[in-house]
Amino acid sequence: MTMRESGEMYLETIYILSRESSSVRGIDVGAYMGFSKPSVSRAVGLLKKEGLVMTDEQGFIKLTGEGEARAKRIYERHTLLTRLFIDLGVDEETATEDACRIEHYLSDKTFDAIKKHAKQYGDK
Amino acid sequence: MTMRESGEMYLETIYILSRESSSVRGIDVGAYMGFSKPSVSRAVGLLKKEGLVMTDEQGFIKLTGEGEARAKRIYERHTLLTRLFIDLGVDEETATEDACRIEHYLSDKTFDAIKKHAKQYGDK
DNA sequence: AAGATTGGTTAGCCTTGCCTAACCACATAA
DNA sequence: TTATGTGGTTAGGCAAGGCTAACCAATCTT
Repeated sequence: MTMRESGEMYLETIYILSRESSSVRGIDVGAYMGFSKPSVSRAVGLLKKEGLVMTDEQGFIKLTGEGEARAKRIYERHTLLTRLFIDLGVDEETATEDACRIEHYLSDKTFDAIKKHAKQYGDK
Repeated sequence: MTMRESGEMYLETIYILSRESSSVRGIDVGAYMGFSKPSVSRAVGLLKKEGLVMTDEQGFIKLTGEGEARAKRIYERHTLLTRLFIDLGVDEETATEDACRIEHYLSDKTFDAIKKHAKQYGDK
Protein backbone atom coordinates (compact mmCIF):
# COMPACT_ATOMS: atom_id res chain seq x y z
CA MET A 1 0.00 0.00 0.00
CA THR A 2 1.20 3.46 -0.84
CA MET A 3 1.03 6.21 1.77
CA ARG A 4 -2.12 8.20 1.54
CA GLU A 5 -3.51 11.15 3.38
CA SER A 6 -4.67 9.05 6.30
CA GLY A 7 -1.33 7.36 6.80
CA GLU A 8 0.46 10.69 6.64
CA MET A 9 -1.79 12.11 9.32
CA TYR A 10 -1.02 9.22 11.66
CA LEU A 11 2.67 9.58 10.94
CA GLU A 12 2.61 13.30 11.62
CA THR A 13 0.70 12.80 14.85
CA ILE A 14 3.14 10.18 16.06
CA TYR A 15 5.96 12.57 15.22
CA ILE A 16 4.38 15.43 17.14
CA LEU A 17 3.62 13.30 20.17
CA SER A 18 7.10 11.76 20.10
CA ARG A 19 8.67 15.15 20.59
CA GLU A 20 6.77 15.63 23.81
CA SER A 21 6.82 12.27 25.47
CA SER A 22 8.91 9.54 23.79
CA SER A 23 6.47 6.92 25.07
CA VAL A 24 3.65 7.25 22.58
CA ARG A 25 0.79 4.76 22.79
CA GLY A 26 -1.98 4.02 20.33
CA ILE A 27 -4.49 5.49 22.68
CA ASP A 28 -2.60 8.80 22.72
CA VAL A 29 -2.61 8.93 18.95
CA GLY A 30 -6.34 8.25 18.93
CA ALA A 31 -7.01 10.93 21.53
CA TYR A 32 -5.01 13.47 19.56
CA MET A 33 -6.71 12.70 16.26
CA GLY A 34 -10.17 12.02 17.63
CA PHE A 35 -10.19 8.46 16.29
CA SER A 36 -11.09 5.20 17.96
CA LYS A 37 -8.65 2.62 19.28
CA PRO A 38 -9.35 0.09 16.52
CA SER A 39 -8.78 2.69 13.83
CA VAL A 40 -5.40 3.54 15.29
CA SER A 41 -4.56 -0.10 15.79
CA ARG A 42 -5.14 -0.89 12.17
CA ALA A 43 -3.43 2.23 10.87
CA VAL A 44 -0.34 1.59 12.98
CA GLY A 45 -0.33 -1.98 11.75
CA LEU A 46 -0.25 -0.76 8.18
CA LEU A 47 2.50 1.73 8.91
CA LYS A 48 4.48 -1.09 10.47
CA LYS A 49 4.05 -3.20 7.36
CA GLU A 50 5.42 -0.30 5.35
CA GLY A 51 8.38 -0.05 7.68
CA LEU A 52 7.58 3.47 8.81
CA VAL A 53 6.82 2.64 12.42
CA MET A 54 7.75 0.04 15.02
CA THR A 55 6.78 -0.79 18.56
CA ASP A 56 9.38 -1.34 21.26
CA GLU A 57 9.38 -3.98 24.01
CA GLN A 58 6.94 -2.02 26.11
CA GLY A 59 4.63 -1.51 23.15
CA PHE A 60 5.40 2.16 22.64
CA ILE A 61 5.20 3.45 19.09
CA LYS A 62 8.42 4.64 17.49
CA LEU A 63 9.08 6.07 14.05
CA THR A 64 11.71 4.36 11.94
CA GLY A 65 14.25 6.51 10.11
CA GLU A 66 12.16 6.46 6.98
CA GLY A 67 9.02 7.10 9.01
CA GLU A 68 10.52 10.09 10.71
CA ALA A 69 11.72 11.51 7.41
CA ARG A 70 8.22 11.25 5.98
CA ALA A 71 6.66 12.70 9.09
CA LYS A 72 9.04 15.64 9.06
CA ARG A 73 8.25 16.32 5.44
CA ILE A 74 4.55 16.59 6.22
CA TYR A 75 5.14 18.51 9.39
CA GLU A 76 7.26 21.07 7.60
CA ARG A 77 4.49 21.56 5.06
CA HIS A 78 2.04 21.93 7.88
CA THR A 79 3.93 24.60 9.78
CA LEU A 80 5.04 26.54 6.74
CA LEU A 81 1.60 26.62 5.15
CA THR A 82 -0.04 27.57 8.41
CA ARG A 83 2.37 30.44 8.93
CA LEU A 84 1.97 31.54 5.34
CA PHE A 85 -1.82 31.63 5.56
CA ILE A 86 -1.65 33.56 8.81
CA ASP A 87 0.74 36.03 7.19
CA LEU A 88 -1.82 36.46 4.43
CA GLY A 89 -4.40 37.47 7.02
CA VAL A 90 -6.21 34.21 7.73
CA ASP A 91 -7.14 33.48 11.33
CA GLU A 92 -5.06 30.86 13.05
CA GLU A 93 -7.74 28.20 13.34
CA THR A 94 -8.70 28.35 9.68
CA ALA A 95 -5.07 28.50 8.63
CA THR A 96 -4.28 25.37 10.59
CA GLU A 97 -7.28 23.48 9.28
CA ASP A 98 -6.54 24.34 5.67
CA ALA A 99 -2.85 23.61 6.00
CA CYS A 100 -3.71 20.29 7.55
CA ARG A 101 -5.81 19.30 4.59
CA ILE A 102 -3.69 20.47 1.70
CA GLU A 103 -0.32 19.47 3.15
CA HIS A 104 -0.89 16.00 1.69
CA TYR A 105 -1.68 17.07 -1.82
CA LEU A 106 1.16 19.36 -2.81
CA SER A 107 3.95 17.99 -4.95
CA ASP A 108 7.48 18.64 -3.80
CA LYS A 109 7.96 20.97 -6.74
CA THR A 110 5.08 23.20 -5.85
CA PHE A 111 5.82 23.14 -2.16
CA ASP A 112 9.41 24.16 -2.78
CA ALA A 113 8.25 27.00 -4.99
CA ILE A 114 5.87 28.19 -2.28
CA LYS A 115 8.61 27.87 0.32
CA LYS A 116 10.99 29.96 -1.72
CA HIS A 117 8.36 32.57 -2.27
CA ALA A 118 7.31 32.61 1.39
CA LYS A 119 10.87 33.22 2.38
CA GLN A 120 11.13 36.31 0.18
CA TYR A 121 7.71 37.46 1.28
CA GLY A 122 8.48 36.93 4.95
CA ASP A 123 11.85 38.63 4.67
CA LYS A 124 10.67 41.81 3.10
CA MET B 1 -25.29 14.16 0.99
CA THR B 2 -22.86 17.01 1.19
CA MET B 3 -20.68 17.81 -1.78
CA ARG B 4 -17.31 16.19 -1.59
CA GLU B 5 -14.24 16.24 -3.76
CA SER B 6 -15.60 13.77 -6.25
CA GLY B 7 -18.85 15.64 -6.77
CA GLU B 8 -16.98 18.89 -7.24
CA MET B 9 -14.80 17.33 -9.92
CA TYR B 10 -17.83 16.13 -11.87
CA LEU B 11 -19.43 19.53 -11.51
CA GLU B 12 -16.33 21.31 -12.71
CA THR B 13 -15.99 18.97 -15.66
CA ILE B 14 -19.61 19.50 -16.68
CA TYR B 15 -19.02 23.23 -16.43
CA ILE B 16 -15.92 23.10 -18.61
CA LEU B 17 -17.57 20.91 -21.23
CA SER B 18 -20.70 23.06 -21.22
CA ARG B 19 -18.73 26.07 -22.32
CA GLU B 20 -17.58 24.24 -25.42
CA SER B 21 -20.56 22.29 -26.55
CA SER B 22 -23.84 22.90 -24.67
CA SER B 23 -24.86 19.31 -25.34
CA VAL B 24 -22.89 17.44 -22.71
CA ARG B 25 -23.49 13.72 -22.32
CA GLY B 26 -22.45 11.35 -19.57
CA ILE B 27 -20.07 9.65 -21.89
CA ASP B 28 -18.29 12.95 -22.58
CA VAL B 29 -17.86 13.56 -18.89
CA GLY B 30 -16.45 10.07 -18.45
CA ALA B 31 -14.06 10.48 -21.35
CA TYR B 32 -12.80 13.78 -19.98
CA MET B 33 -12.27 12.45 -16.48
CA GLY B 34 -11.13 8.97 -17.44
CA PHE B 35 -14.03 7.30 -15.61
CA SER B 36 -16.44 4.63 -16.71
CA LYS B 37 -20.02 5.17 -17.80
CA PRO B 38 -21.57 3.70 -14.67
CA SER B 39 -19.44 5.91 -12.44
CA VAL B 40 -20.63 8.98 -14.28
CA SER B 41 -24.19 7.75 -14.29
CA ARG B 42 -24.25 7.39 -10.56
CA ALA B 43 -22.41 10.63 -9.85
CA VAL B 44 -24.76 12.59 -12.09
CA GLY B 45 -27.68 10.93 -10.35
CA LEU B 46 -26.38 12.16 -7.00
CA LEU B 47 -25.81 15.66 -8.32
CA LYS B 48 -29.38 15.63 -9.61
CA LYS B 49 -30.67 14.64 -6.21
CA GLU B 50 -28.79 17.58 -4.75
CA GLY B 51 -30.35 19.89 -7.32
CA LEU B 52 -27.03 20.83 -8.89
CA VAL B 53 -27.61 19.24 -12.27
CA MET B 54 -30.51 18.29 -14.51
CA THR B 55 -30.99 16.52 -17.81
CA ASP B 56 -33.06 18.02 -20.60
CA GLU B 57 -35.54 16.24 -22.93
CA GLN B 58 -32.73 14.91 -25.09
CA GLY B 59 -30.84 13.67 -22.05
CA PHE B 60 -28.11 16.29 -22.15
CA ILE B 61 -26.64 17.32 -18.83
CA LYS B 62 -27.20 20.89 -17.69
CA LEU B 63 -26.06 22.69 -14.56
CA THR B 64 -28.74 24.33 -12.45
CA GLY B 65 -28.13 27.86 -11.16
CA GLU B 66 -26.79 26.53 -7.92
CA GLY B 67 -24.76 23.88 -9.72
CA GLU B 68 -23.17 26.45 -11.98
CA ALA B 69 -22.35 28.68 -9.03
CA ARG B 70 -20.60 25.83 -7.30
CA ALA B 71 -18.79 24.79 -10.45
CA LYS B 72 -17.59 28.33 -11.05
CA ARG B 73 -16.31 28.57 -7.50
CA ILE B 74 -14.16 25.49 -8.02
CA TYR B 75 -13.12 26.50 -11.48
CA GLU B 76 -11.96 29.89 -10.26
CA ARG B 77 -9.85 28.18 -7.61
CA HIS B 78 -8.45 25.91 -10.23
CA THR B 79 -7.39 28.61 -12.65
CA LEU B 80 -6.10 31.02 -10.05
CA LEU B 81 -4.06 28.41 -8.21
CA THR B 82 -2.66 27.05 -11.44
CA ARG B 83 -1.59 30.49 -12.56
CA LEU B 84 -0.14 31.27 -9.16
CA PHE B 85 1.95 28.11 -9.08
CA ILE B 86 3.20 28.78 -12.59
CA ASP B 87 4.11 32.32 -11.56
CA LEU B 88 6.07 30.81 -8.69
CA GLY B 89 8.09 28.80 -11.17
CA VAL B 90 6.29 25.47 -11.26
CA ASP B 91 5.89 23.76 -14.62
CA GLU B 92 2.42 23.86 -16.09
CA GLU B 93 1.62 20.19 -15.76
CA THR B 94 2.57 20.01 -12.11
CA ALA B 95 0.83 23.29 -11.37
CA THR B 96 -2.39 22.02 -12.91
CA GLU B 97 -2.24 18.71 -11.09
CA ASP B 98 -1.63 20.31 -7.72
CA ALA B 99 -4.28 22.98 -8.23
CA CYS B 100 -6.73 20.28 -9.19
CA ARG B 101 -6.16 18.45 -5.95
CA ILE B 102 -6.09 21.28 -3.47
CA GLU B 103 -8.87 23.36 -5.03
CA HIS B 104 -11.34 21.28 -3.03
CA TYR B 105 -9.73 21.71 0.34
CA LEU B 106 -9.25 25.44 0.73
CA SER B 107 -11.73 27.37 2.82
CA ASP B 108 -13.20 30.52 1.33
CA LYS B 109 -11.25 32.58 3.83
CA THR B 110 -7.90 31.18 2.84
CA PHE B 111 -8.66 31.22 -0.84
CA ASP B 112 -9.68 34.87 -0.67
CA ALA B 113 -6.49 35.72 1.17
CA ILE B 114 -4.44 33.93 -1.48
CA LYS B 115 -6.39 35.68 -4.22
CA LYS B 116 -5.77 39.07 -2.72
CA HIS B 117 -2.09 38.31 -2.35
CA ALA B 118 -1.83 36.90 -5.87
CA LYS B 119 -3.31 40.08 -7.24
CA GLN B 120 -0.69 42.23 -5.55
CA TYR B 121 2.02 39.81 -6.51
CA GLY B 122 0.86 39.60 -10.09
CA ASP B 123 0.47 43.35 -10.39
CA LYS B 124 3.85 44.33 -9.15
C1' DA C 1 -7.86 -13.08 45.72
C1' DA C 2 -11.56 -10.73 43.05
C1' DG C 3 -13.19 -7.27 40.57
C1' DA C 4 -12.45 -2.93 37.83
C1' DT C 5 -9.79 -0.12 34.80
C1' DT C 6 -6.74 0.48 30.90
C1' DG C 7 -4.81 -0.47 26.40
C1' DG C 8 -4.77 -3.23 22.29
C1' DT C 9 -6.80 -6.40 18.88
C1' DT C 10 -10.38 -8.89 16.20
C1' DA C 11 -14.61 -9.08 13.85
C1' DG C 12 -17.75 -7.02 11.36
C1' DC C 13 -20.33 -2.92 9.50
C1' DC C 14 -20.87 1.55 6.82
C1' DT C 15 -19.79 5.14 3.31
C1' DT C 16 -17.33 6.97 -0.62
C1' DG C 17 -16.18 6.21 -5.05
C1' DC C 18 -14.12 3.65 -8.35
C1' DC C 19 -14.68 -0.77 -11.39
C1' DT C 20 -16.72 -4.69 -14.77
C1' DA C 21 -20.48 -7.29 -16.59
C1' DA C 22 -24.72 -7.25 -18.36
C1' DC C 23 -28.82 -5.34 -19.98
C1' DC C 24 -32.03 -1.97 -22.33
C1' DA C 25 -33.37 1.42 -25.79
C1' DC C 26 -32.68 3.68 -29.71
C1' DA C 27 -30.73 4.71 -34.16
C1' DT C 28 -28.43 3.52 -38.14
C1' DA C 29 -26.99 0.28 -41.66
C1' DA C 30 -27.05 -4.02 -44.36
C1' DT D 1 -36.26 -6.25 -41.15
C1' DT D 2 -32.75 -7.76 -38.75
C1' DA D 3 -28.18 -6.69 -36.90
C1' DT D 4 -24.89 -3.59 -35.02
C1' DG D 5 -23.24 0.26 -32.49
C1' DT D 6 -23.92 3.95 -29.03
C1' DG D 7 -25.33 5.76 -24.63
C1' DG D 8 -27.30 5.02 -20.15
C1' DT D 9 -28.59 2.15 -16.12
C1' DT D 10 -28.58 -1.75 -12.84
C1' DA D 11 -26.22 -5.11 -10.18
C1' DG D 12 -22.56 -6.36 -7.77
C1' DG D 13 -17.60 -6.03 -6.33
C1' DC D 14 -13.45 -3.90 -4.17
C1' DA D 15 -10.37 -0.75 -1.40
C1' DA D 16 -9.77 2.89 1.94
C1' DG D 17 -10.76 4.40 6.19
C1' DG D 18 -13.81 5.48 9.58
C1' DC D 19 -17.00 3.10 13.43
C1' DT D 20 -18.97 -0.14 17.52
C1' DA D 21 -19.02 -4.40 20.04
C1' DA D 22 -16.58 -7.67 22.21
C1' DC D 23 -12.71 -9.84 23.88
C1' DC D 24 -7.93 -10.42 26.03
C1' DA D 25 -4.19 -9.24 28.99
C1' DA D 26 -2.18 -6.68 32.37
C1' DT D 27 -2.44 -3.71 36.13
C1' DC D 28 -4.68 -1.48 40.05
C1' DT D 29 -7.63 -1.50 44.05
C1' DT D 30 -10.22 -3.00 47.66
